[in-house]
Amino acid sequence: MMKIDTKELRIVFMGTPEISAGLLRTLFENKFNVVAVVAQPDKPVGRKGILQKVPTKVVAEEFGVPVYQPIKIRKDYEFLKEINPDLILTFAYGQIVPEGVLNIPKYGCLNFHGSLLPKYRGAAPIQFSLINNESVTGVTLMEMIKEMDAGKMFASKEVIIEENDNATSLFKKIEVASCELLLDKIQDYVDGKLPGEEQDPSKVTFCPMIKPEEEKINLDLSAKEIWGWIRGLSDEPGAFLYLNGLKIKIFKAKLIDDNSSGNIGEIIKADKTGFVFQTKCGAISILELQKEGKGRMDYKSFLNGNQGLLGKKFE
RNA sequence: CGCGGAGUAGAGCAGUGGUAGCUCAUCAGGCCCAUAACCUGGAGGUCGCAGCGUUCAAAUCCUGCCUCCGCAA
Repeated sequence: MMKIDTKELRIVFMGTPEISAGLLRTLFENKFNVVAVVAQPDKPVGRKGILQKVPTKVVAEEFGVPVYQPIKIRKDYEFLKEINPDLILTFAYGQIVPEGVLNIPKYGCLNFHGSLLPKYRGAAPIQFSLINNESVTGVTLMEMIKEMDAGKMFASKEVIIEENDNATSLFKKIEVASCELLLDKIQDYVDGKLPGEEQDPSKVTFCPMIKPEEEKINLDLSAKEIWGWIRGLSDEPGAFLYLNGLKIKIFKAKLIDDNSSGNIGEIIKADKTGFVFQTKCGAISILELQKEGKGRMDYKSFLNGNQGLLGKKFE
């Protein structure tokens, strides 16, 4: 079998958000022959609803590669046949890729998934690894098949989750890991050196998309579980509680993992040594937060401008 | 014209017509075995920008603009 250099292959990249744009940039900078980029349509962003280019589009334009943004790839993928790619790479594209696309490229379709499969199949693996207080996660290079995130695994790379990681920092780590995984393994894949491993069905877990109502912290959970949610939703979109009827987003917190219990949600400390509220089991020390209409600030600043909170309750 | 909140000292806030204040941080000094404690003193603001708007008098009222934030999409 003749050896093929991956850099000669016609590659189509499918992906949308920031993390995906990082991988795309790595492809360009390492002289891969990316012939087209497929991304979600541009969406109105922010209060003013200004249409903003998706991150992968920005990178693609920087390198002069055409961008396709079908509203429904399920029905609209004829253009891919004309492009005639040898290989399709996807990372957080945002739509289910139809079978018709999977059969187009000679070397198949590979997906980067932000977890160590078979754990955390689905939409928000990075957030959920934090929400569930995992200590290790990673990125998996896998074959795309009809069923979502269910294909053979060719390679993966571990990422250690540290105590002070949140979604933003973990996304960054996964992005770096996925770039390394790409450079380390893609040639082996093309050479047929990676046999691929089927996912063990008994170990499969799923993570759904995070719904807006889940951004409200559930006070029935333990301090540790709440801490997971705070980290998993920080910095965007932010987990929140209500205090005096106002929404308070909590961006950064510390876990006080003792067995204390008391009135759930009650503020048990509010001075310069800490801003702590009680949960069902254990307590949470808030470090950075934001009140409706105000900017994000550290707890000392917040308490400075909001006094007499001791004994009040989060809801 | 989607709805709403906010811009005052480095930070967080109060002040709705009459001398710009409070808390924290900071600086100097003091006390103490010691301190994230306490006491004394100091520095630091053309009150988001503009209208040379209204007024004897504007942070405060009026008009326009800019920026930030919550919601909705």
